[in-house]
Formats: sequence, C-alpha cells, structure tokens
Amino acid sequence: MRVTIHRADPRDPERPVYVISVAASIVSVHPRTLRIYEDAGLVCPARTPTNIRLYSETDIRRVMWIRHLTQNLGVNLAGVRILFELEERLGTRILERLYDEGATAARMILTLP
Amino acid sequence: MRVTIHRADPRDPERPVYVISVAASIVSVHPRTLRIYEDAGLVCPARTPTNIRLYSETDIRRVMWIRHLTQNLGVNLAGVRILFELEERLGTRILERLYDEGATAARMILTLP
DNA sequence: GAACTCTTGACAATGCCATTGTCAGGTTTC
DNA sequence: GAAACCTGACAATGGCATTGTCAAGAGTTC
Repeated sequence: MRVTIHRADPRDPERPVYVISVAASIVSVHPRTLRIYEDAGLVCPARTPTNIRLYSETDIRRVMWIRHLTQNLGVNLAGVRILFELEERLGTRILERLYDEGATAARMILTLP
Repeated sequence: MRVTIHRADPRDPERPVYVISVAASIVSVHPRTLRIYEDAGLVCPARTPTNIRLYSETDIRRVMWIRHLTQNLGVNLAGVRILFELEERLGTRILERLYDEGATAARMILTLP
C-alpha cells in the first residue's frame, strides 16, 4: 500500500497530525461540526491507512476560516464553498481582503505577529 | 433642488424607471423582499424627489444576481454581500465565473445574447 | 482483553435566517 | 378620492447551522 509520507520536516503544515477530537478542541468546535464541514466538501483531512481522520495545520487554518466566515461575518456554508472555489479558481488570496472589513474582534484573535 | 437627470438615452441601464411593484413583478419577488435587500445594503434604487424608489435596469440585474445566488446556490444575504464587496474591490467580474459551475437552469434564464 | 477513541448513520433540539404576508398611519400620484 | 407608495412593526413558514446523543462496529493502547 502506498501512503504519503512526511518524513523530512516535522513542522510541515501539510503534515496530518491531529486526530478529530484534538482538532475540534483546537478550533473550539464539536467534532460533529468538523464531520459536517467534511461532508460539505469544505475540509478534506487525510486518513490513516485504517480510515482515521488526521488534520494538518493547513486543515486547521482552513477550519478557522470557515469559523470566521460563519461566526463573524454570518456567511453560511454555501457561501463559504463559493468563496473557497473562487479563491482556488482565481489563485488569489481573496479571503485576506476580507480582514480589511469590520471584523476587528476576529482580527485580534487570528492575526498574529 | 439638484436631481440626477437622464435625458439623453432613454435606454440607459442606469436610468431609474421601475417603481417597486413593477420591479418586484419583473424579478418575481415580493416588494417586501426588495425592501429587505435594500435594508441589507445589497441594492440602492434611486429615489424620486418625493422619496419613491425607482429601480434601474442595472438594479434589476443586481437583484437577479441576488436571487440566483440565494435560490440556486443557497448563499445567504451575508454571503451575497461579501461577494459583491469582493467584486467591487477586485474590479473583476467574479460573479460570472460562478456560471461555470452547476447552475444550468439559471444560465438559460439570465444569459442573453 | 478491557478501556478508550475512532468510524458511519441516524435522529432530535435549538436558534437563527430568508421570505412572504399583513397592518397602521402617513404621503404621493393620477 | 382611490390607488400605490413610504416606514416600522409583527408574525408564520420553512430551511440551515450547530450541538448533542445513540448504536454498532473497528482501531489503539496498556
């Protein structure tokens, strides 16, 4: 069996490391919610050969974006999907522009030096 | 009193012509809904000197976009707002890219030669 | 092997949102 | 003066987001 191996950099943000319960606690969300995001095609955590979800740092940040868009800006999951697709299609960091509007509270939380 | 006058081209798409009941019937929506869109800052119809809403062709198309996004793609008003702001900020026809995904029915309705 | 956590699938409660609809009191238009 | 507009309020409907739980099975750890 062929499995993607991340041997080089232990801090590779793409490296799948967090099991669902850990990922959920990191982003302060119910595990159920993470599964819903996955069913909606918004996050695609890796799986162990035995089918257990493993979230990478990138996955975590993606979930944080979903939380920001839904909780702070009031966008629903359909809207998040569109924004993600748009960002991918344009190849631009569209979402970062959203920080320039309104969400001061979220900015304090998410924008780190 | 100073009022914007559209004397030259009677078919200027920016020209405010439709009263709310007419605009509502054009886009098959309750007048109440149009007022809600306006309160949400999604459409800004002109007003007569006596405060009566007048929708232009551009306003109508904007409302059609809102309907497409909400009814066909399931985006809520907060999501529509973000998309509009993004489009304005990027100066690109972002929304047209959304046509390349899924919404065949809406394409038949909205895409005219 | 016992205890724990994960898997999927289902069901439910909660609260919020979008839309339509109506009513009241007042103004504009014809 | 009748009809359509204005604002503001209130309500009913259905749908979505989130949390939560339960069941039956599989993986992990000691």
